[in-house]
Amino acid sequence: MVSKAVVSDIRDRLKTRGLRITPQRFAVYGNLLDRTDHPTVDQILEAINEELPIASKASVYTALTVLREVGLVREVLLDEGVTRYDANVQPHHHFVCADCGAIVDLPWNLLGDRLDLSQIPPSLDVTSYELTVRGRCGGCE
Amino acid sequence: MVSKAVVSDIRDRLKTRGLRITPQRFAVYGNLLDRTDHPTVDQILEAINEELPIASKASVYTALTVLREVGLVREVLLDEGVTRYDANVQPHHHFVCADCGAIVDLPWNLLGDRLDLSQIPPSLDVTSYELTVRGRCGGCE
DNA sequence: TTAAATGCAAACTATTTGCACGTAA
DNA sequence: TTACGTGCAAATAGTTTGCATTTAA
Repeated sequence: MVSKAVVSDIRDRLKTRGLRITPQRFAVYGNLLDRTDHPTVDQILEAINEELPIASKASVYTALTVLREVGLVREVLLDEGVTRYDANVQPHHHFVCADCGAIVDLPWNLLGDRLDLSQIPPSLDVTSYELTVRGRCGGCE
Repeated sequence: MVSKAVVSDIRDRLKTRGLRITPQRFAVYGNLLDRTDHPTVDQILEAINEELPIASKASVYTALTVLREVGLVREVLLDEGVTRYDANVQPHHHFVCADCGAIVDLPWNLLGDRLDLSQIPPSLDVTSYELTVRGRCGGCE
């Protein structure tokens, strides 16, 4: 695992942001970089403890909190009462399968320049926006 | 209260969908129709019990569940770990204030049908989509 | 060496559920 | 009359927190 970004790359990203490189943080961030399925805390915990127990649930929570604070990770809240995490911090949209709950990243240019911001009340100061597309994924038809 | 939709109108909507008209259901749906701020369960509870206690929290939960099942109400999940409710079931987008958490409905034609679906993988069967716009609202600048 | 991070368990918050009682139709 | 709804309290699920112990730098 941890194939997408090299070990030293992950270490650099953490260090650059003033974070200590602990095995737990490394495992959490490495795992997130390695997958695109927007896992929950439990899924991350299961993945990184698969071979040998390395982190507690509380540590995964705090690692994710800190990673989010420094901008390496973002939360994805869709439906259900679970928070999902994503190491893709570039702007993008999401597709959510109504059946299995799978989440798929969609390209940012899906929207292009089609947004007509003039229709938003001027009293609202817009800083970002993103699309949530719902439907059924390939495996659920 | 319950000014937007007339009392008999609310009764009809509930009856049409096979729902018994209980004071609790009536109050919950009437309150939701009367506001556009996407309240939480606690806010609805507080509002309908303001003058005289009429419903328990559990009843508000079950009323909302049933109202959602028959399509009179929808859930709005943004951030924070709270579910908000909306009696506006027409397609529309949302603005969320990053400071105070206020939610404002945005018109559907902000985006309309101008989504470039060709960029979505054909294996994904799209049934709906909506935009979440973030920023700062008038009161929070 | 030491400030920062971990692990555990307890605390919290939001929501769901089981069941006896009440009530709309 | 009776199937459906309510209220309460207990149960769950997700997340946060306090604190003693460990550890990265």
